[in-house]
Amino acid sequence: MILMKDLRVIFMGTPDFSVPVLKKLISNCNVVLVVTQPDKKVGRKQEIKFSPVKEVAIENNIEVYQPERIKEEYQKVINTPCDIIITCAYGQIIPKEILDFPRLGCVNVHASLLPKNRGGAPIHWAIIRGEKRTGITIMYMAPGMDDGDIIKQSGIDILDSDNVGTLHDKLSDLGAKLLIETLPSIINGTNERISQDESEVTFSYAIKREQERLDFNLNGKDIVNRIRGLNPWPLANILINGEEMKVYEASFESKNIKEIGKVIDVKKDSIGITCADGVIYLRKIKPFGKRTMEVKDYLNGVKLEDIFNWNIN
RNA sequence: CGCGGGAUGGAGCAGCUCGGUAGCUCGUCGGGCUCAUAACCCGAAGGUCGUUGGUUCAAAUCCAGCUCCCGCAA
Repeated sequence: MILMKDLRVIFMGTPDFSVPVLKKLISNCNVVLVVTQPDKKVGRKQEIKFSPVKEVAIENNIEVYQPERIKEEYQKVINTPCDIIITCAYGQIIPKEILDFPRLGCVNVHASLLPKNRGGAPIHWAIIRGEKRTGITIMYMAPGMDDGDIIKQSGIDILDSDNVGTLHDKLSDLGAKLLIETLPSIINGTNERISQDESEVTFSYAIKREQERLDFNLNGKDIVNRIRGLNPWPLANILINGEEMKVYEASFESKNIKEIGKVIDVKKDSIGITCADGVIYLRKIKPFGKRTMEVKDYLNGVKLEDIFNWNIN
């Protein structure tokens, strides 16, 4: 058995969520290689942007590998001696050749209590679906989508005040902490290994563009959850007179309503739109071509009658 | 050169087409009313109109360049 600090780790991850996990690994183990998604051209100027994980790797002088398709370009990985591969939100399906490579296996940090919310957007969907609890799963990787055996789990409550941003940060830190706590048992082989209950499986695939448009035919509670579950990224939106408006925050009041998807109430700091079982009050928005602003501020610059004449979606 | 929106007191906007005293809704400060107020009334402060240059008697407004912010597409 080897000490944790001597453990040779290949880390595979990409976004901000993976960063705390990588940082913990760097300070506790010997990270020999970081695999992350290729640099992307981003924005209006086609600027090259490194993944957050790559930034951290560079700061720590760790070699970075960025294959376009890991499914075919896995040779580099299996030619790098290591004891274990840790993955966390890497962004590509990892081929069997890699899964079979490390002595201690491939271990994934997933942002849900599996078998719930398998897939790429578990935090978003946990909130959108109004789930009350979620967490982190440390698991062995298998060829399927997040269907490997569970090593360790840790749950947290989803608060009404949570959105994707706050929950993301909590889970990201929890994931890093739980992984480091679990690692010793994986090294010495005393960890648990529990197969997933297939009857309990739910999926949380990446958010599609059309799923960002708010549907006022839904119940108010679901609409508010949808807004929370898309904030701060990629953000819910509605179409106002043909122009897209992002919605950051809204609240709901149960009421009897006649017609759905109409502005029926404008208060000092909110705009009320009817939905299936009441009124959704928009509180923080980003009008087309403008900055993000409180509805209170938005109302200072528009005519009331124009709001009531909104043609929505 | 991918497409488009924007920059005007602390905030959100109008004014620009047809150059000629800087406007609206708020906020702030002071005063008043009120049992009280986030409500109402009166008053005040606060802007070289993103930047550089050009046209003009005169530019927020017209012309050219530049900077920054934002959405889409990637």
